[in-house]
Amino acid sequence: MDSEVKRPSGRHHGDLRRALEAAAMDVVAEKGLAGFTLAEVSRRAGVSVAAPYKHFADREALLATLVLRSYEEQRRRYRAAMARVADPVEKLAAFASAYVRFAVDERSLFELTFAAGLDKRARPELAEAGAALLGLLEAPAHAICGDDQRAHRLVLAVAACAHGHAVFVLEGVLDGPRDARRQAASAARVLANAHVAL
Amino acid sequence: MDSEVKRPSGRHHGDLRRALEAAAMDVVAEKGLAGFTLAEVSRRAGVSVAAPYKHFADREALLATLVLRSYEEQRRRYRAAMARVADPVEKLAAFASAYVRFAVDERSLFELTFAAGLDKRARPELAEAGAALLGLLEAPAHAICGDDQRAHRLVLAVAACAHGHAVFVLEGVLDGPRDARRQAASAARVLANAHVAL
DNA sequence: GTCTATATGTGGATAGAC
DNA sequence: GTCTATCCACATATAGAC
Repeated sequence: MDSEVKRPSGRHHGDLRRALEAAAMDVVAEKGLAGFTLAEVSRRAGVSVAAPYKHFADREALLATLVLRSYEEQRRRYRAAMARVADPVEKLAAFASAYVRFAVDERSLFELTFAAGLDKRARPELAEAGAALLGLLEAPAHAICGDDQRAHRLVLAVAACAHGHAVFVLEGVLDGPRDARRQAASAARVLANAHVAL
Repeated sequence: MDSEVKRPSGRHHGDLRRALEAAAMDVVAEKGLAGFTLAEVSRRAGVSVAAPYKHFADREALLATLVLRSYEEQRRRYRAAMARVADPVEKLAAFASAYVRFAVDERSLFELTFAAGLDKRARPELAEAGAALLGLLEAPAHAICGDDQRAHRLVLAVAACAHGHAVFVLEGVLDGPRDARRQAASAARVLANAHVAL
């Protein structure tokens, strides 16, 4: 609590690593991916530009943990949204709706996931976190389809469709966030009900 | 033809503007949006860094014309793909397939459209070009739906779904480009056939 | 662990010569 | 219309002091 008062020599308190992550999140949220620089993050955290290098190998390393945080947060939200309904088809629809909502509410965090340009083969933890998102859809899809391969196709179709709707809202192609969520959910239901044709 | 030989004083021939656009396309194709700088483009075109400013107000102005070119090229391709089939539902499916194909074949040009971060309200010609793409889908959608509002919802759903599939291939979530195209087309057919539920 | 200072690189943009 | 020269801002990253 009083860690801000005393400055032994260096200026920071116990957990600069976390403070940097938080500052980085703020920067990305405010200025987007392009505005994310270690220099800016350092300024926000109130430390010198050299300090981060004791906690992260380089700019990319910090960026990668941000992406991971975004995946975790998304998973948490989609999981919660899906838990509110019982029917498998409605779970998929709830996912689609929540997906669009996240994109709108946490735009930069959402874009980070796709635009960060990190090599996922070189960072298996990211690939895994991404796969975990789709994993949420497997159970309902399987309940709908029965067949494994068909279920997987349904998962991908629903997720892709949700993603498209999310991007279109952000681009201004789709009008209101509210309508966009409804339409994404409708599309998910349609795909689920016609899974045989996928 | 011999314009490269004589150098009156300045180094370039008749149409530096076009040469800059072409060079910029190459840069974006090779190094993506992040690699697009006026300095690099100038190097490619073989002129000094000051030269482009006689033809484009600034970096953004050149970028905007690239985005416009991307839209035009996309429109050309989708139009051609749709023209090859007669059935309205199949036209939508052909669009979805061509959309994914473009994303894969011309990745940087595709990403440019969405990631350039240009304000479309400030650049109406871009908004118009984007709308023209969706415009390709209006006629088939109307043939399927009859009702205007429903047709528009179908257009958006098909386009969003195609976009999602395109992004997922680029991300490596969907496996092969070939399967991805097929699945995008299938999803489009499903949405079209169930337009009543959208 | 954090700082200060610095090396190095890069890009955007303009002024003025030709 | 193009060049050369230059300014300015800014970022990444490291070395060495404390």
